[in-house]
Amino acid sequence: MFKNKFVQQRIEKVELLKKKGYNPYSNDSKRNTTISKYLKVNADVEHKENKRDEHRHYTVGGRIKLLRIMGKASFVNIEDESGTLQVYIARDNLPEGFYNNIFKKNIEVGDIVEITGYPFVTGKGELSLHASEFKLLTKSISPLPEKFHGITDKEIRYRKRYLDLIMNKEVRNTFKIRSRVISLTRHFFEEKGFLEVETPMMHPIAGGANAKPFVTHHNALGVDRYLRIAPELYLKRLIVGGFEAVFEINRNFRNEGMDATHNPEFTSIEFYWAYKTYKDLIEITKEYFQYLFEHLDLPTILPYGDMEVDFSDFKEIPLAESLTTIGGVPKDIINDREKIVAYLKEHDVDVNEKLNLGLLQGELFDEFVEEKLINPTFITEYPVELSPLARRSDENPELTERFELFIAGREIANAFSELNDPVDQLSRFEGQMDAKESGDDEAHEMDQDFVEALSYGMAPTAGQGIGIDRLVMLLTNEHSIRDVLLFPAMKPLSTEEITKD
RNA sequence: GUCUUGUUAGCUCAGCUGGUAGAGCACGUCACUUUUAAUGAUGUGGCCGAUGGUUCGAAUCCAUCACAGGACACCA
Repeated sequence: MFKNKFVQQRIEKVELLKKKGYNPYSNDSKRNTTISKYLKVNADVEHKENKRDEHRHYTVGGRIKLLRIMGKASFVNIEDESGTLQVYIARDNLPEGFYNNIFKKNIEVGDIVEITGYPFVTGKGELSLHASEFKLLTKSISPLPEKFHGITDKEIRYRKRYLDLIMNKEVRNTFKIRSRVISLTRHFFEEKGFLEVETPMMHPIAGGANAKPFVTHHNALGVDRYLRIAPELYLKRLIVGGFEAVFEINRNFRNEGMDATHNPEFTSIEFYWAYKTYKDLIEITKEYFQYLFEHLDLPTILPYGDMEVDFSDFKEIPLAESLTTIGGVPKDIINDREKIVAYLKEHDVDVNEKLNLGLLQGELFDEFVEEKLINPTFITEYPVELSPLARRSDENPELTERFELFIAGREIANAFSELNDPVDQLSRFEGQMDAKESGDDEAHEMDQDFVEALSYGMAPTAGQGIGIDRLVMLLTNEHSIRDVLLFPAMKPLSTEEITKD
């Protein structure tokens, strides 16, 4: 640690400052304004005589991002969370000896400083601060990355996110938007009368989705626990208990592959709404998007990569219909297992021939339709085999009252009228057990306690999950989930590399 | 998990078919009181991701490993 020669050099400066009786980690900040406020409040200075106002005094703080020393005067650009400010520092405006002995010798890019002075506009027309006091608050002993190119190495950016945030303004902005999205989501549902709840993250049975869980062990109880793959079954127990509108915004954990759209822990909102159906969910989803766009002040047409997504154009189409009209699959094969298998093989798709009709239709959808759904599209009427927790359609019991929302070729939300028939739910779980035995290791787990909860009666309810990470990707035009997660999952470095570091 | 590309100074990157390791920024020293990626001069800085192999000679060719990016597979 701290072997690097540049770090050594800076540590020496710290020692030197201490010897001179100057605290390099001072704790008595007198900051009385932020940079953006300073710039706003003093915008009128350029109309004043000599373009300055020596009667005003401000103390700002921030990190030095650029430093230009020109003999007896210098320009320093400092940055706080709100913005960047240029500061003019002249030898003769500071206490005797400070400029030459402290400032020029011991202050560097990366240091966090505090400066008091008055506003003025430079010859080149930039509103700046004319320093009369200068204080080092925190010495930075590791040098910052290059001032112009910043830091581009993705590995360093993810492993040392703080450096990424220091150097890349757009990154800070992305995470501000993420925070806004979560806050707005919370407000939207609260305003609709939903109650925010917290359900367990450690489950005795990993239920509510098809996914491999992380396993951990509870010592006191002597039992294994699973990090939750979805909160669904607990939220529905709350509906049984009499809460009529609940939501939870939190992490789910899935022990599966990682790629541009999958991180082992990810954030979703799930909400459940009693006395409503999936049709109501379509309406509230449209409203939710409208609310987000309004409050984030986004245009209704957003670029995403080389696509353009029109968020004023929500479409609704049943899955079977989408196979033919969007996927171009011949109409006469979509209800025939053998013909689907043949068709998939014809198109070089590896297919498990044992799959039932519903699952095969799902294959067709994944292969030929999904990526073509650019503008927001609700795909409805999923086969019952694909939806073990969804209510059957009254008109056609082979279908469920369900939709998935696709945007920019990607699934953003999943929703359905909830299955509340306990006997049907039990037999669906049993069906999943069979699927598990015949090799589908991601089939749902049996949850008898949940079935028992349903047996007391759950009001007709509609529920929905929205992937927050993917939603933020969409809104910020980011194409890797790692770019919307502050600390994405990374493999640990070897101990050798860590000690070297 | 498979394929593929990458890993060279604190950072951003050159380094071709093997022949003593380069630039810019940063840092040190000097000059400079309105610059803004300041400028000019000058200097320091490297186990070329790790380990083996081929070769008189390897940053460069080969193999294995580690980590990362991308694609695919898996995955609501």
